[in-house]
Amino acid sequence: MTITDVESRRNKILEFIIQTYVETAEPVGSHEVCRRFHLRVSPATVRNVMGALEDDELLSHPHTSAGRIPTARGYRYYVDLLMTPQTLSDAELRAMAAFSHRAVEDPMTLLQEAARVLAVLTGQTALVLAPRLRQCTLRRIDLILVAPRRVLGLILTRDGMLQQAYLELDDPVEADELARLSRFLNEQLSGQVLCEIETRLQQALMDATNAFSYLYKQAHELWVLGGFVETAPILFVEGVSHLLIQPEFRQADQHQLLLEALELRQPVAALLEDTMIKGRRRVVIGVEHAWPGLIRCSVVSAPYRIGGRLAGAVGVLGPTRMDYGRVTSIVDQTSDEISRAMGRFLS
Amino acid sequence: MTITDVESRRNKILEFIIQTYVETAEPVGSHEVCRRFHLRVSPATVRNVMGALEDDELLSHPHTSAGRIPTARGYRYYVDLLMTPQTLSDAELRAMAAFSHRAVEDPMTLLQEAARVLAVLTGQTALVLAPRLRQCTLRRIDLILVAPRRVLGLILTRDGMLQQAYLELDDPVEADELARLSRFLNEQLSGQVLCEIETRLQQALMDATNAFSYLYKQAHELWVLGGFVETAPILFVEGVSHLLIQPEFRQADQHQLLLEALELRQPVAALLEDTMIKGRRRVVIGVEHAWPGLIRCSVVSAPYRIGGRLAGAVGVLGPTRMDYGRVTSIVDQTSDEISRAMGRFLS
DNA sequence: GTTAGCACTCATAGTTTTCGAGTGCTAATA
DNA sequence: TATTAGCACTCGAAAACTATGAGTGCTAAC
Repeated sequence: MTITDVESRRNKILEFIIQTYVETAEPVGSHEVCRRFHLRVSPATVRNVMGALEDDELLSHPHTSAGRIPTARGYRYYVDLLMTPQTLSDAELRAMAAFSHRAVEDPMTLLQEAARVLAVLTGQTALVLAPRLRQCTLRRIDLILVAPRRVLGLILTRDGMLQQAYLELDDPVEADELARLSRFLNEQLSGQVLCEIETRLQQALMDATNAFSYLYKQAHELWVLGGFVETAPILFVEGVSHLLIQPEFRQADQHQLLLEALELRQPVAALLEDTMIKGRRRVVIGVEHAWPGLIRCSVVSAPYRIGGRLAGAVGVLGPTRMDYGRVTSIVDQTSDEISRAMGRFLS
Repeated sequence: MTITDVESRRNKILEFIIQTYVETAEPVGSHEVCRRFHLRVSPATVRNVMGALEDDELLSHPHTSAGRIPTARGYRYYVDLLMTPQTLSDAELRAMAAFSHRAVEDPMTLLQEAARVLAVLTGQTALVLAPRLRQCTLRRIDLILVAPRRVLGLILTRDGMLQQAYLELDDPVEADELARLSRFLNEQLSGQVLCEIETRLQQALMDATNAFSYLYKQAHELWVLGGFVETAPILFVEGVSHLLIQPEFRQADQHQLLLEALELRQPVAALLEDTMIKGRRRVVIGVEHAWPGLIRCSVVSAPYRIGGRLAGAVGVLGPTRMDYGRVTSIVDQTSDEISRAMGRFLS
């Protein structure tokens, strides 16, 4: 038997153990491999292979008299080298396409709906990170006089994000002065990326001739007051109940840290933002997580685009014992679907 | 000993049992009542009283050799007749006042922040129902031409709620035609309650002279297309992790139904909306809930007002074994704080 | 290189035992 | 009549113990 044959059998056995464990959540023994997997070898041979896989830290032993379970390293190997994304059924594809038709009204509802569908289809917890406002391009800004010294600022971005902020002014302002300022802001700022606007205004203020410097000063003050750039990330989380009934989360003490990570939002949002920046689908497995509450979990995440720009990310959070092949396909598909659907709000 | 004395001792003992059980989550025995509660009677006497309370179904027996625990009826009696709302410490009051100062930018962030503070202060799950859009009064409507046949409709209400909808038109529309329509809509509709607008437009369309009927027709079509009235309730939920570490939710199978109720949102939103309509704080205990997933829980909820109008509600969800005195005070206080803070966005 | 055979391990489930907190009842007491 | 001490009784929880058997690693034979 050649080296490649041995290698190939080793991989097949690893793959089968992972698939069986994903299905049953029970350690997999050598007998079971032989019984359900029609490889023409005996349990003893399988045991030898398993021993080798354990030496390579791809499998582990809960205790002497139990079968094997995959290690994080084992899942990593499987995801990177063995797994084939599962082809999705027509019904599933249709379910995914449907959310974008249902929720036509606005981008946020669409993203939330996407998260719902993703949670149902995977049976896991779905995550969707909305586009960060600060990276969006300004389309239009409205200033509405609410009271003599109170202004409502409305920001609309090219990709349809909407943000409001109430501004408390030191001095009263006239309606037409505000209208002038509003026109000025729109002329100067529309088409610019939100997080660059402050420095641009500051720069412009310094460069400006006297005639304009007052307007720039006002504009800069208003902009800073609005704090449009410091908004917290918006993260939709759906299907947490699915996660907690998994056998690995039976003990309630496991829940605490995990739910905290989801409630704080920051840990998960940071993960998805990383995926967005990397610009490609990725799988983070167990101990690879930066946040301690997530070490028993894996996250499959992929970025989505709006008009070609990397805008946000979508993900699935589940136990490390997860059907990566299936989840990967669904996440990819959802990401495409969101990219397509969000284009509708673009202008 | 007069009847009132007996009655009063009975109430005191019930009150003490409930308070102790809330604290320890363990059935309370007659000895413990005597030891920690300096009533000058013997355990035997307390046992007699406990027997009577059990006959009245205010207490129950998990098994023969255990102490007593309150029934839902017992909690109800306690909440209605015995409980005194707890006075809050200065630090707590300050924490509550703080959220409204921190989150000045917009109403939604404020409500979410309120939920966070409420979750931390009570150590339970906090709920905040945002004002239902359909009951808000229109302040301003903007129509923005995004593409020849696509319009972005922006709705701003008197109490600062913002809603967007992308409208797909059958025929292309000119920018100035849209501007005219927008002016018309603002003139006709601002100051009206959103859910009444459709019928008003329909009525106006029928009454209108020919000169106006075209505008009304367009307005009506646009309004229906936007679907501003059919938006789902917005519910902020914070602190779910607190709930699941309670001893009564140790078994993971209890979680499932409960989390589902929170994820569906509708069951909880309906509860809070009821509270809003009733217009006063109320406590719903265990089996009194309409939704089966909530029968092991209680909800203390209170409405809040914006400019005097009942607008939404705030609540705390916890196990029936909950410190009602404390939670009640905090919910009342939060409701006041929200009422005050939301006024800031009013115009 | 593969496999049958076998002794060994050890978590799980089931059983039994013990323990003690708490009760309800009865009879004595104030 | 209300209260209380005394006491037998109950029954869940925890501990101790005992199979059971799935699964292993090793060795020797094929």
